[in-house]
Amino acid sequence: MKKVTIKDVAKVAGVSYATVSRALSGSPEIGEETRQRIIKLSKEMGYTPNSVARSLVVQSTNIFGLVLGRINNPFMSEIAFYVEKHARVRGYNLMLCNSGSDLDHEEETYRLLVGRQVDGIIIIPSGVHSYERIKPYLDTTPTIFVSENLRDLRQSYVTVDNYKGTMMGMEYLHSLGHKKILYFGRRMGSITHQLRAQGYEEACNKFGITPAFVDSHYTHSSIKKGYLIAMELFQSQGHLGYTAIMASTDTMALGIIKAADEFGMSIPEDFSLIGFDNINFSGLPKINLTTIEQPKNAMAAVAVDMLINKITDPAVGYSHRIMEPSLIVRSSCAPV
Amino acid sequence: MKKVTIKDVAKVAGVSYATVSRALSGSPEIGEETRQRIIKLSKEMGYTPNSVARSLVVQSTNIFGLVLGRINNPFMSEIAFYVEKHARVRGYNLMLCNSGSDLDHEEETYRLLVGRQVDGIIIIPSGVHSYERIKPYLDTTPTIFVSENLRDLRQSYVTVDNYKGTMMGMEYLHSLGHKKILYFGRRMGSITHQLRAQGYEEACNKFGITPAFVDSHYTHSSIKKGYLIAMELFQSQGHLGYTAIMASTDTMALGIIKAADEFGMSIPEDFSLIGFDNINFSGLPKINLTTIEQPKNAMAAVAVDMLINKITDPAVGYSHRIMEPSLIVRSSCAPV
DNA sequence: CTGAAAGCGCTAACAG
DNA sequence: CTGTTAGCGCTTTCAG
Repeated sequence: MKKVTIKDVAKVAGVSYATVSRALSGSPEIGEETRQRIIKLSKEMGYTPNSVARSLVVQSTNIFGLVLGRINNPFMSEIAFYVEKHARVRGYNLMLCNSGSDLDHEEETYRLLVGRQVDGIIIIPSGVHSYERIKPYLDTTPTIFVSENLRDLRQSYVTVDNYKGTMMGMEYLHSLGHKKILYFGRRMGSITHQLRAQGYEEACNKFGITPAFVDSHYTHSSIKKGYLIAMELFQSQGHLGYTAIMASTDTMALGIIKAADEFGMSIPEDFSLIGFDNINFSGLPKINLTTIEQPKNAMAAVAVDMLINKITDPAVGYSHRIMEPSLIVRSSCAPV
Repeated sequence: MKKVTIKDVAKVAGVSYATVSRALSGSPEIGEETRQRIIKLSKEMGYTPNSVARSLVVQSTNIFGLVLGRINNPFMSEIAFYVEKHARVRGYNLMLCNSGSDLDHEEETYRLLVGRQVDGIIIIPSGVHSYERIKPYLDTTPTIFVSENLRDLRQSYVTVDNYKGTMMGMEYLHSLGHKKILYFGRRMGSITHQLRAQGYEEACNKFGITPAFVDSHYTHSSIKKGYLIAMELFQSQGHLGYTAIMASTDTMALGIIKAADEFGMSIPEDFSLIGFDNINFSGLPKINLTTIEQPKNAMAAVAVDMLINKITDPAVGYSHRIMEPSLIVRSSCAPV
């Protein structure tokens, strides 16, 4: 597994290895003929630049760290896909780390990434407390938070208007005549999730609806968690005292659908359901989940942009970008 | 963004920086008191080891490259999740690259990774031709192929027994009395897919069924592609002349479900459907896709194992590991 | 047990 | 236009 280095090609080219470096890096201070000769030669010799050596001297790796809960969560994997896409065209590669939505794990992972000298980090934090844990390293590596709303924290983040999102959902439900609406899967450890709950609550006030919550004590969403919580809910009541459910995420909603199915309840006949995120699978037939869309591609683009700005100009300050959600009407909601 | 180096802590500790290195790396040849003092100090000073510098001297990065089609494809994101998990406990981080199932892109990506000096690469190749493209770099970086069956190629790979998989599906369909079964989404550029088609064909011979194929000219599977092809199929015929469809992947099957839905056909009433992969969403209620499971976690574990073996002992040779598929019976199939 | 020094592969002044 | 040289931050002989 011996690799050919710049010195090797310098030797056979009969030039100093600085010359080879110049030829390959496209430096202007070199003769065209020598350049061509060296480029050709290095190709023949199978030379591949060693970017770790390069990184050491230029003090930049052109790598972004991406830390998120779990890459197999559809929301996260879509964000990851777009982040990779945008990062790549800007010349950056991605180091992927799953935090498992666990604070210790997340912190360790983060530290690892700064040790690896990544030029910047994009993180979908597991919750509010992520910030406190990561704080010590924050001035060592430019970081952009995605999805979690950090309120007025002096850190750059991009998120969707979660409050408005659930508000939109509620308006839609209200327009359909619903008066008994349950918020499903409220999570305390995340401001994003609190905002979703608040949007719901505010809408309740506005429409004279009594707010009702089913909380999730898990640190992340998944079909399974949603299913578990929904089963408990359905079992405890015997019947559902609501005409509609607003779920905190699409995956949770998928879990609800599964539980409802087992209980022989149909959607939207027995109750209307609305999700949040608009993951790919929500658009499946039979599922057809009405939901609030987060502009994932745009969010990823913004995050990459912000990060690169921060890297090129560390004095750029911070910015908060709250993107516009939109209602995707499918067929999981019906008039009462 | 100034980072504290080993020299900085050496200076304030009043020792040579070699000593600091020893203290931190857990070398035995150092006094316990000095070690503790230095560890404490380096913590206080907020020292983080620079792993790119370390990599340069130890000639190893502890990074694996992971190249796959698209991380937002559920099959791939699950593999990625497990690969990350297993790699991490072994001390490796992951560099994630989407190839977009495009050969040029894939090759470029691959070269990039070897330039980054990753210790090894795990690749879900976009097809048979991936090998030829990657070949030149193969003896430079240990590589494991995942999912694609490379037959008797002298390269390590782990895949599922695709032939047996579709065979199992066919046996099941046959036991249900089906005699007119269509294979949907055959792809020529991939041996894995050819094997699936062969398993189907062989089963047809065995059961006296006339094989029929609908080919996919796309380089990858997705709900959308499946939907497009299915729409074309349904439209052209007016009616489906088969009692069952065997889809090449679950995402393709999902596309079929969508198209069927639009055409007012129900599954399994109008035709039975069986997928391949067993992605998460196939288990959703309403979807309930009967499918062939690939043991994704185990495959990832094996891939990581193989790779580490190859890294620690380059003379280890190569190995082919063909995992056992299993039939997951849900409710998309019914007796004729 | 600890320090000095070489060097990993490359870039970037600085000379010429 | 090209060569020489000094590091980037760290590990690892080799002395002491």
